[in-house]
Amino acid sequence: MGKQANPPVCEVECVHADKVDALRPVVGGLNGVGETVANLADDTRFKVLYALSQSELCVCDVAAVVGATTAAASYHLRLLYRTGLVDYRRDGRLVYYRLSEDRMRPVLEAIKSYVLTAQVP
Amino acid sequence: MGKQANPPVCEVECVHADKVDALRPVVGGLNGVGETVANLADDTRFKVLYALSQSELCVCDVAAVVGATTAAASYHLRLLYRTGLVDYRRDGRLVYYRLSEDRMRPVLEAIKSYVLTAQVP
DNA sequence: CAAACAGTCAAGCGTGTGTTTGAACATACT
DNA sequence: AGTATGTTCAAACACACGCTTGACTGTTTG
Repeated sequence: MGKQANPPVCEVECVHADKVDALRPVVGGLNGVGETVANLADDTRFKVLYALSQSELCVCDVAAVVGATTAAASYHLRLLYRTGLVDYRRDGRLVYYRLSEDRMRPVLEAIKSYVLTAQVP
Repeated sequence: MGKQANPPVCEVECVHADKVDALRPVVGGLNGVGETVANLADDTRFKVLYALSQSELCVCDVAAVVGATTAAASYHLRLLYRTGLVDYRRDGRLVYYRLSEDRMRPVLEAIKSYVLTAQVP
């Protein structure tokens, strides 16, 4: 029960305790944010999701829009479906996917705006 | 000059040519979005960046806020610096980091809002 | 000068990920 | 029934990532 040899982090809170104390609860509420953002952290998958935010599309269309094979498109669509971001319906041979979480739209738009804003020196 | 055996994707455009043609240029403008979003696609790194969007902090503070070792915090800070999202200044023994791209703020806020909005059934 | 401290660097590890390929499944057409 | 088409699945590969560990820089203090 003595003192530990090497506390892994800076003693409890480090240099500016006030700032740290103020930020810790806010930042602590962000648990899981990485997993959420990871759903968008791939060129193909972001494009797929953005396309679906504009229009309902079948797998074949998605593949054509983002420039991927249907297998690759299907892979990403399944991933997005499992995380609840898209939903689908079957119509004959075709499977139509659509964005299922409207809450995601502002995020997609914010990221799109950021990317399209060229940082010309 | 004959027909190719296996066109990798659905013939040119697939089922709904109108939708595909409308979306392709828009989606095409999103090249590189995955790389951009990947900078935020990790719990620790997003928290670091968000914390810095609220306040200038030294590495030690960052580590304390996000609950990581200083080595891990330093690793993420260096990554963010290399992509131009943060900048730093040295003051004695301490190194202070800050958000360098204000354009990123709306993105951070949109993602934070998304994560904090619980989807209670 | 030497010890203490904030931060960084480099190597190594465990792990996860996007794509391809080829086969399987489901539905529609003849 | 049999073939064609749209979609999905599973295995395999190549690659990248986040963290730890321990040594190293640079700055301050005794």
